[in-house]
Amino acid sequence: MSNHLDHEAYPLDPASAWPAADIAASWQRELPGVRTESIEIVTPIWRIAKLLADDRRRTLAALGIDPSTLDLLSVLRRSGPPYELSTREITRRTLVTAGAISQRVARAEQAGLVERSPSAASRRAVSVRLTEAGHTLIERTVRELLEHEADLIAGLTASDRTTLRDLLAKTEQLLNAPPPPPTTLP
Amino acid sequence: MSNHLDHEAYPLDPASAWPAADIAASWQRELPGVRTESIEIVTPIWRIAKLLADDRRRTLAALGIDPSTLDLLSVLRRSGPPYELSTREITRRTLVTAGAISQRVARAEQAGLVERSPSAASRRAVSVRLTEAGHTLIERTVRELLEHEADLIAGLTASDRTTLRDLLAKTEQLLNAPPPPPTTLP
DNA sequence: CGAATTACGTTTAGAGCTAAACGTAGCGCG
DNA sequence: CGCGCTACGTTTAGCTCTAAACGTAATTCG
Repeated sequence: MSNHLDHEAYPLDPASAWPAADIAASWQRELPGVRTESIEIVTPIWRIAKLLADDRRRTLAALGIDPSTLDLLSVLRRSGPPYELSTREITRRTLVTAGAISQRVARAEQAGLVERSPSAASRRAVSVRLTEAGHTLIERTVRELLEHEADLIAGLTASDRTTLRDLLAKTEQLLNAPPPPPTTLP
Repeated sequence: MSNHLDHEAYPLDPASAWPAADIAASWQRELPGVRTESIEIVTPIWRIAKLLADDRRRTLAALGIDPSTLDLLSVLRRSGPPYELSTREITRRTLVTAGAISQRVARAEQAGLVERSPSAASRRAVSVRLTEAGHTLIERTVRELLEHEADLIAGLTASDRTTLRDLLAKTEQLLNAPPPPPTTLP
């Protein structure tokens, strides 16, 4: 049934088999005295981000759209009528560079999901607007995606979710703040 | 000093200016009744992951090493003497594919930081070992990196950190578990 | 033993991103 | 006015990743 001898002593599972706590312990062993407290925050954040990204990619593949296109259409859709924003506006509301947005818009335009036109406000700005096809697609997928992701985290209790939400918000704010001077004050 | 008219009504800051709560509210407005509770978990996780990744890239650039190389050398270093693992072992302890590890090892070997040799145990396996240069480099950088990242999250209270650590561990476990059947039970 | 299966590592093609260079447009100020 | 600065969007080169194909080695089983 399976090739036992090719397996070693630890489980086959991916990184989950090495809890962040073990990594911190390893560094304590190898570099005694080093401050390892960040590991148990940073490592799970990255792992969870990857798990969520992978899951979303799979889910969206089944729905016929890729994550970067969804990201673009979503920003436009949830901005409300007339479902139109400038490239720069989109960049600001997204986690990628202006160049990446330019490419995303070009792809989505190719696929007939958005239209580009010179902005009314300023001649250097470009307005990106959802087409009918784009509107239909995002409508069909976002609802399903949100339901799916709500199920994903349904294993957390309501109180866990609230606490986690607040701590994540606090952490995000902290990291966005100007670099805190840890030892600059006398 | 600054070109006021080029600025619009909202702050210049990146995504942080659109709290996840606002995004959830937008979807509630646009798609009434949809379950948006995942947004305030998923969105900050991705933002924080990106903030941490960007910060790490900057920090490591100053130390003369890139994140993917650090990742490789770290796994080897914290495995303890003789600082040697098979490619497959490294893949298991990392978040990337075997192909990516193969490329990382090739790059690090080029730079003289690791050595590849046929494994003693099995002729198809390949053993990757830290060189002196690799050992020196990782020793010099990890300590500094961990101190820096500990400072980064120092704005959280000890109790916040503990709570966050536990909730992240729980969430990671949850997402790694086999897909929970939300509505399969009658 | 011999065939099929499984594991390991590498290679390749292709995707998507970033950083930087670029061209153009609008504005401020001497 | 006209110079310089800043903003906007696009393009390009280069990087690193993934997914898939591949070649080889070890193992299982008829």
